[in-house]
Amino acid sequence: MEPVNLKYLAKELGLATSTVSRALRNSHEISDETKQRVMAMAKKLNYEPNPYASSLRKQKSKTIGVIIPEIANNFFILVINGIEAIAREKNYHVLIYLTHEDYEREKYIVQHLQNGRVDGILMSVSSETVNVDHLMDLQDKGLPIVFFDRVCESIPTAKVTTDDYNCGYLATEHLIKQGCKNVAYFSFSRQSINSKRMAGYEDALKKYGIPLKPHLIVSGTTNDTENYKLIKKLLSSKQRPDGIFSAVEKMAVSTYNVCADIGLNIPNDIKIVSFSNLEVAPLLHPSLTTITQPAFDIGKEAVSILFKSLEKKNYTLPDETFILKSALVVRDSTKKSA
Amino acid sequence: MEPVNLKYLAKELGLATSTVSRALRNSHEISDETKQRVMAMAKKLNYEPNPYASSLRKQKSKTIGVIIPEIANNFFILVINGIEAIAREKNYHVLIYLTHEDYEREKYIVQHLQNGRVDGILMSVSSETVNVDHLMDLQDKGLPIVFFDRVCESIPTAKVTTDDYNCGYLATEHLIKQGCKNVAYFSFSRQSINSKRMAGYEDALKKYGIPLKPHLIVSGTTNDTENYKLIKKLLSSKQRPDGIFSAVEKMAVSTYNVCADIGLNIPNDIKIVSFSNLEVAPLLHPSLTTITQPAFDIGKEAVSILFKSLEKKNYTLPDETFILKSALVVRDSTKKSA
DNA sequence: CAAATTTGCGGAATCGTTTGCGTAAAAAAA
DNA sequence: TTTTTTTACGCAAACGATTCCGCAAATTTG
Repeated sequence: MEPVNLKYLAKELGLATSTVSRALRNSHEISDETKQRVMAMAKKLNYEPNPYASSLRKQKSKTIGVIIPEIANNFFILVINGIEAIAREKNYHVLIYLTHEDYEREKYIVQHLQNGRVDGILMSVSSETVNVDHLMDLQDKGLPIVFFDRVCESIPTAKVTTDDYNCGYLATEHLIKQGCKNVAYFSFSRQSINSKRMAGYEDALKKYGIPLKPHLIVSGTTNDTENYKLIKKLLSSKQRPDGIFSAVEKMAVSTYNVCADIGLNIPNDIKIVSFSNLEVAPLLHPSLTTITQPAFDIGKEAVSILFKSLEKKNYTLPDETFILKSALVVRDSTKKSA
Repeated sequence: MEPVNLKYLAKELGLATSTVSRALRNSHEISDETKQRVMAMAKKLNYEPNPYASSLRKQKSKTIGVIIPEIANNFFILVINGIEAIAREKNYHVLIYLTHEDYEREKYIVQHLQNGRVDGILMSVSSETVNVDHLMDLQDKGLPIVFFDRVCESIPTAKVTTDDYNCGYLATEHLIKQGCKNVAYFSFSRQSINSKRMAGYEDALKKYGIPLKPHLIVSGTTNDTENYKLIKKLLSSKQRPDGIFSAVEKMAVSTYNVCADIGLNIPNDIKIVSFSNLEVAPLLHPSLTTITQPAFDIGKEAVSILFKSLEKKNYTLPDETFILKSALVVRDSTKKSA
């Protein structure tokens, strides 16, 4: 079976491939009559241009790469939805890569994206990432990249985040105002990524004259079972906190499980507020007080910024951080004890 | 800045591009010594082969396309995770396309994937899809496709589903045994996709001598607000059901919201069981009885079947349905009233 | 030692599209 | 009417990697 490509179309029409190509791209150099003929034939033969030939020739892939730590996470899902909404409008394709919070995997992916497969990258770095040489390489190759949420301060490019410091402060303050004396901080890593949330936490404690207790700072992993154990150990101890500020949704869910299992009542025995985009947060038992990020908008914003770089030539992304506001949504998990 | 491609490598090494190409692919035609030299230089210059040139020449993209209705859905997320796990092992790339349950969008996507961009497709059809001509076209072009969950019976290819009929029966029977007399059925469309779940529902009713009441069959959409209104209307009416079997997670969540708002107690006033992969189902108030699909395994199974077709030549996918078992997990939302 | 084979590599075509350049014919300007 | 410009199209060279041939030199075989 003969493939339907430009050459074949041209032969059928008695034209040169260049003419057919131009006709399909609606070039002004081609007469309307010829355009009509070409379009008709293309439709009749169900012609679809080969994207790889086109990409090779034009040195453009019309594809953006999205690199995220994990996909089983409502925040990232909503971000992807935002990205997809814009990408679809612009007729761009979206390649998704998961690092699984693994630095080596991240390096591998980034390394193999420096070959023109994508025109630009949207990325939230893994919690393990400290060395950023692999990201520097991207910059050097001129591949535009926009970070979101988990950004890399040291790379001079556009970043989209929320007001993490402020939210960390507010969340902690909220717990204190609800009567907590021992507020714990849960997150993945102590790296730069969440450092702002933690800074807000620390400053709120300081403001209210509460000493920071290192044993109340818990760093989890991607492994739910391990997190469960870590949290269980803390909440079973004598020095257990009476309030938890979780910078990651996963840890809050694990905390709910632990509390159910060891018989701690939320919010009477312990209160909790978490960064989360869980849709069913209001339906949990008890409903979860959250810091909710505008995830969909973060995705749209990040990809829109990236498109500026893709559409204008000789435009380099500004080394600037765009901040969208998150919201503290108070629910029952931080209700004052009776 | 000169691009690092085969030609450049060849020039640096004083070899022909063909030799360099072969050396990098570890061809037996090249001496070990030359291979070493080439590899070393490639590493030194950080050479990355251009995927589009390679794809064009080899007529292979090492990419699979995943077409799903939506991504904000725990089931599809887990499926994607399963797909990614295998794709990563095989060094394949994953392009994700969302139909948003829109038939026209689905047609558009499928149409534009017939050009070699992907080597194979994994797909769960939109709830709107009735005409399957666009999928037939794929078959004709020889592009392998594997359906999962929402399958297209009429297309002769491999399909991966769960035991939908059986689960529909079990869920309905469970509600009846818990004391329900008026069991409603919630889903998206009445199309083939969920027809098996509904068939199980109908047969269970019949078995227990309960007449089927059309007003208890509710077809929702992707619009949560509309679903909320639909459900609210039903649950506020005189003829409201005392049990709900929801074939889609979204509708169950909306039902929880409705019940909270109009003051219906689950499970005393109304019981509910839903197809769902919600991780926090046990933490809801009350905890939700679910039919949980082995989503991750469905993804792995579907992509594994697809790979058989990608790796063996002249192998056409069997017109066969692979069935994985779902599990009914009983929780409080269907607890017998006191 | 001559003939046959293997080894190791280079030349050039190829995948399908795009695009710079060239050029007849038609149209406009002189 | 002649000259200039515009219109509409064809030719061929890219883009970068792969692979079919071809061919010396090295090796093995008879």
